[in-house]
Amino acid sequence: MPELPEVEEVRRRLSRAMAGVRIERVELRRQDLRGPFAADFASRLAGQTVRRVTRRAKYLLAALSSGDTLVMHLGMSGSFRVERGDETDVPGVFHYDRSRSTRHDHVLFELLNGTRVMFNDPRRFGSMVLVGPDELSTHPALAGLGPEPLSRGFDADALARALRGKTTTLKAVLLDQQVVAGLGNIYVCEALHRARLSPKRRASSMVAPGGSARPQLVALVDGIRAVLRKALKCNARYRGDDDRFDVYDREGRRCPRRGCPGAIRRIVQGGRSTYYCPVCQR
DNA sequence: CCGCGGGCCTGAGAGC
DNA sequence: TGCTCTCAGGCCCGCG
Repeated sequence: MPELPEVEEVRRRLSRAMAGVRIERVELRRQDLRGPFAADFASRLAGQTVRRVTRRAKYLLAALSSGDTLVMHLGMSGSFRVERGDETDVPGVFHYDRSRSTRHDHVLFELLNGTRVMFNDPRRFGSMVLVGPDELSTHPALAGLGPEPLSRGFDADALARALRGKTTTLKAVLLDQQVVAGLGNIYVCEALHRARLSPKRRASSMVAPGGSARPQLVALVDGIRAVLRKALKCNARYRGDDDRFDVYDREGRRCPRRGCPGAIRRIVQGGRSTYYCPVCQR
């Protein structure tokens, strides 16, 4: 499920559960997610206090008292479950809700305050790696990531520099995490619809011959920001509500833009579904 | 260097 | 009911 807004929501929950708390022990119930765990993964985490939980692109970063950072990715189907154990008659001993499916529970964090945090990931596209202080900035997963779309560093000029000379489509460049970090298939579709730009359009066509941003690039930046902000708000309020998208997974429905007579179409680009309105997106 | 297709996994849903 | 097929919100690799 996770693109930037959903990962950010997970970050908040994780932070509430883990920030300032010591990890008592870590249990690997499987030895592999996207790759195998390092042999000392669990032992290096035990006894560390989580300083803070931040996000970069779709990665979650837990900074630890040791100076290490736990870098986590949810892949397509990863999620965390936070269980606060109810204290039993015996002080310090807790029991937990066992009613949920635990089939794909892979990593368990037991915190000193009795809270358990479980990483569950059916498809196992997720990943977890412990990174030392010196390697963090050069770590392949994080090095080369583009600007955060909601930060100052992301504007029409920055985007113009990234798109200049690119022969691919707008859809493809916006999915490229080096161009802008955190968008996925859904929010790229949504942002392009909002900016009234065709996903099939050539990326370089957004840049004027001199290299400056065309006005539509400003609209694209605004569109990206708007759909992300809206999603961040929705996640916090409803969460799990369907119907929150204008075009994604709405093939055949009417274009929601006021006065637009178009219908949403689905095409395949780079092996993935794109949804857009061929009438108002050019 | 770049863009594309395939692979990694499992589960849900559609259609027969 | 049960089989088969397609598709899924991410990322990495190898090929041309």
